[in-house]
Amino acid sequence: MSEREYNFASIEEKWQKVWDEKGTFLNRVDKNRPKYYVLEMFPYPSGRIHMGHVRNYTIGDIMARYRRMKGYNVFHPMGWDSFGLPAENAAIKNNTPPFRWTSENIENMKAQLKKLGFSYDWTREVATYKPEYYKWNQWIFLKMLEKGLAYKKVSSVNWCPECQTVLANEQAENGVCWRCDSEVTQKELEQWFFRITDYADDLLKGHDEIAATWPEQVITMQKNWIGRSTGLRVNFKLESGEDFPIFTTRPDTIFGVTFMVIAPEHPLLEQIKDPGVRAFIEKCKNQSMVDRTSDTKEKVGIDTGIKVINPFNGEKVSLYVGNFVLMEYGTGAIMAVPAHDTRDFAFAKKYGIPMKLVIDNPDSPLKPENMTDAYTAGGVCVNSGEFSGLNNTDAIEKIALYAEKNGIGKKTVNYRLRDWGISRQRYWGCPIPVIYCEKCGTVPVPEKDLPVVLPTEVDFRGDAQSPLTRMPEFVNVKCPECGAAARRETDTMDTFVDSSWYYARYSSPRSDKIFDDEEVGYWMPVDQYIGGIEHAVMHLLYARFFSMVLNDLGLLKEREPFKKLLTQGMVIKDGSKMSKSKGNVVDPDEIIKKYGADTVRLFMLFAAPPVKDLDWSDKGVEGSYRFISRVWRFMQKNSSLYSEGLSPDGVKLDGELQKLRVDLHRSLKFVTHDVEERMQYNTAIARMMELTNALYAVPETLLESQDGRKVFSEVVEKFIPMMYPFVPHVAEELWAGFGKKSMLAEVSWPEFSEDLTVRDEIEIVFQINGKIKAKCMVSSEITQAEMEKMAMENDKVVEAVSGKQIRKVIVVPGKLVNIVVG
RNA sequence: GCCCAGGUGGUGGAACUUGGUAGACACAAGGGACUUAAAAUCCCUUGAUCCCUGUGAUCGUGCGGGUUCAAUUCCCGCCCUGGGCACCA
Repeated sequence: MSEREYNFASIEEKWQKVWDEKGTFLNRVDKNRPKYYVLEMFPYPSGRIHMGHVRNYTIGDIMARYRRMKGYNVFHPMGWDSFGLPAENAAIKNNTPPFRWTSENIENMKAQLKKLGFSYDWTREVATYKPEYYKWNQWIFLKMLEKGLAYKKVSSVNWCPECQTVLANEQAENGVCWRCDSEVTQKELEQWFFRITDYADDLLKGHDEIAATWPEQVITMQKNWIGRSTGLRVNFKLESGEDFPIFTTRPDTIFGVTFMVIAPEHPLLEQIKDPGVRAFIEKCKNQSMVDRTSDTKEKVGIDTGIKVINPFNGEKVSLYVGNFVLMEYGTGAIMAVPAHDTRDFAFAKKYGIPMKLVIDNPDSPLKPENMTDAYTAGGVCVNSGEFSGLNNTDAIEKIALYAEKNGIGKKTVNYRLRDWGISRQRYWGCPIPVIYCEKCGTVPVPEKDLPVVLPTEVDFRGDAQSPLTRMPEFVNVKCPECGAAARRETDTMDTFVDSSWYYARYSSPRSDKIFDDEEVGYWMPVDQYIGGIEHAVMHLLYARFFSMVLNDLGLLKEREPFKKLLTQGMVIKDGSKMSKSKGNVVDPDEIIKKYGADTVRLFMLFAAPPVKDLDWSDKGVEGSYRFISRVWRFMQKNSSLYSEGLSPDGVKLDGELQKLRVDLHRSLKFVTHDVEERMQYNTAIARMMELTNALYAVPETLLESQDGRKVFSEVVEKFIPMMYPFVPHVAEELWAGFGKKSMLAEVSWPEFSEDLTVRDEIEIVFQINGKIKAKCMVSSEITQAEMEKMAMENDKVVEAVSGKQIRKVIVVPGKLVNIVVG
C-alpha cells in the first residue's frame, strides 16, 4: 500500500456502495445462528436528521456491527414515525399537503442516514403513514374493540373558542392558544380509549422480567406512573340515604374526616342549582389538567351545601367541590382529614374547616390548635372509637376488616394510571375504523374493508380544523350492517398507537397478515432497544401494553417486547438542548462534509457515555478527526512491515515490544468489556487512543526489526477489526489496504490472550492514617506480607511513624498499605 | 408541585466489577521542534494554593453533617440544573 492521504469522502462513498451492492446488511432468517435484534427508536420525519438522531443511531450501529462480528445473525431495521402534528403545522403554514411534506422529508432524511453509513436492512423499512402499515393499526383496534379493550367515553380536550378547534397541550401553553392568544377552555367530547388499566398489574409484573436489563430509573418511573395502591373503598352516605363511595389509602384516619371533596365533573353535582357553585364548577372545568393537578396552583373549592355521613361514627360533614380532585382517579371524590394530610390541612385552614386529631405522636403528644402542618407520620390512634389505642399501621388492616364485615367498605386496589385516550380531532393520523349509523349505532368497519384510507388530496384552509370533517366522500358511507346512510368517524389515532407495535412489523413489513409467523417468531423480541430517556414512561409503557395485547391475541410469543433497554442522554449545545428556536442547531451534513461520517460517529461516542447528556463541541470533533488521521498515517507509513500470518506468539520479545504487545491485548480486553457489557464507548475509544499513542512511542528501528514486524502484524490483525464498529469506513479501507480479501463486516471480533493482559510491575502506595506518604513500583506477584514489610521499611513511613504507636495495618492486595497510628 | 436523573480542573469527561493512588483520554491554553512563513505534524507543560523548588506541604469531586483505617463512591439534610407529567414525538 502506498502512502495516501486520508480521503474520507471517497472512502466513505466507496464502502457504502460496496455494502449496498453486496447486500452486506440484509437480514435473513437463519435458524442455525443466534439472532440479535438491535432497534433504535424510529424518527419523526421533521425534515432533517438532527444530532440526537445521529447519536441514537450511532450507538445502535456500533451494537449491530459488534454483534455481527461476534457471530450473531443481526436484525437492524429503520423506519419512520410519520404521522403527527408538525406535518399539519407545515401544511397550514406553507399550504403543502402533509403527505407530500412527509414523503419529501423521508427521502431527504434517508439520504442523510445513508451517508452516515449505518448498517440497516432498508428492505425492512416501515412508514406509519402508509396504508400498508396503518391498516394493521386499524385491525388491532378492531380486535381490541372485540375484546372490550377499546371503548368510548366522554372526556375533555383543550378548546380554543376563537379558532373553533381542539388544541394539543403544547399548543395551549400557559392556558393560551398558540395561534390567536385567546384563553383556552375545556370542551367535553366523546372519545375512544384503550383499557390499559386492565393491564396495570401485567405491566407491573412484567417489570420483574426486565428488572436486570432495563435502567432502574425507567422501571421506577413506570411503577410510579402506574401508581398501584391498595386501600379501602368506603361507602359514605348522603342524607338522602344514597351511597357516596370514596377511595382511601389511609383508613386509619377515617375518624378524623371533617369534610369531603368532590371532582367538578362528578355527576352528583348536576342537581346543584346554586349559581355560585355552578359558576365555580364551570370555572374548574375550563382549567387545564396540568393547572388543576399542579401543586403550585392554588387548591380552591366551594361548599356545595350537601352533607355526607361518615359510616364509622355517624358524623355529618360538608361536601366541597375542589379543583384538585380528579374524576378519573378513584371514585372522583375524597374524604379529607386535615390533621393528617398536608393538602387537606391547607384547604381546611383556608376555608376555616375544623380538624380532628386521630393519630397522636407517642413521643410528644400533639395539640390541634398548635399544629402548623398535618401530622403524617405514624403513631397511636386516638378519638377513633374502638380502634383508639391501636398502632395506626395495625389500624389500617383492622378498620378495613371492620368495614368489610359491616358492609360499609371493601378493600380495593386503585391505580394512578388512567385509560389511554387515543382519539385526536386531527387530520394527519390513522383513521379510527368505525362508522356511526342512526339505526345500528357504532359499527366497526368490517375487516375486509380495511384499510380505511386517509385521503391525501386535502384542502387546508389554514384554520387548523381537520379537513376530514368537510370531506363528504370520506364522511358519508353506507352502514356495513343495514346499508343505510351513515357517517364515518373523523377522529384519527394518537401517534403513540403507531409506535406501539412497529418493532414487530419490521419482521415482515410487506406481509398481507399483520406478521409473518416465521419471521416474527424468529426475530422478536428486540434484544436491545435504544432511545431517549424522554420516552421512559409513555412510549415504553404503551409499547409494552401493546405487546401484551398482541401476545394475548396469539400474535407474539413474548409478553415483553424489549429485552434490554438503553436510554441515551440529549445532545446539548451551549448549555441547552439543540433547537431551532435557540439557534444552536448543528447540521450533521455540514460536519460530514467537513470531517466525514466516521469522525462524526466517533465524536458522538467519545464525547460522553451514552446514558449522559452530550455537549456538542466543534473543537472536540477536530480531536476525533485527528485520532482517525493518526491511525491512518501510522498504518500507511508502516504498511510494508506487515505480512499475513506473521505472529509474535512464542517469541521472547524485547522489553519495549513486549510492553506494546501487552498494551494491545489489554486494550482489546477493555474495549471488549466496554462495548459488550458496559456500553460505555467513550472509555473504549480512550483505550484505542492510548494504544495509538503507545504505537507512536515505539522507536522506528525497533518496529522495523524482525520481532517488530511480528508485533506490528499482530497489531494490524487486531486493532483494525477492533476499530471497525466505531469507524467502519476507514477500518474497511485500511483492512483492504493490507491485502485482505474478506470485508471486516464478515470478520470475527479479535481475541485477546488473558496472559498478555497482565503487567509485570504495578504501583502500590503507602498511607499513614489514609494519607499517601509514598508510592512504589513492585512486581505484580507481590504477596500481602511482602507489601507490609516493604511499607514498614520505607523511609517516609519510618519517619512518619517514629514515636507513634501503630494501631492497625491494612493491606489491600495490589493496591495499598495503610498504617493507622495514634 | 409530583416522579426520575445529574452536579468532579478553563472545557467534555475518567476512576468499572467490590468504598482503596481523584483528574485516564481528549479539547482549550502555554512552550518547543520542523518551515522563508503559515497550516498540518511531532514533542513537552498544564487542579488550586504555599514554601525551604522537593521523591515537598496543604486544600480539592455542588453545600452542611455523619459512618469508616479510608468516601466522587454509603447514610441524613439542603441547594442548583435537566427529563417526564397522560393531545409534541
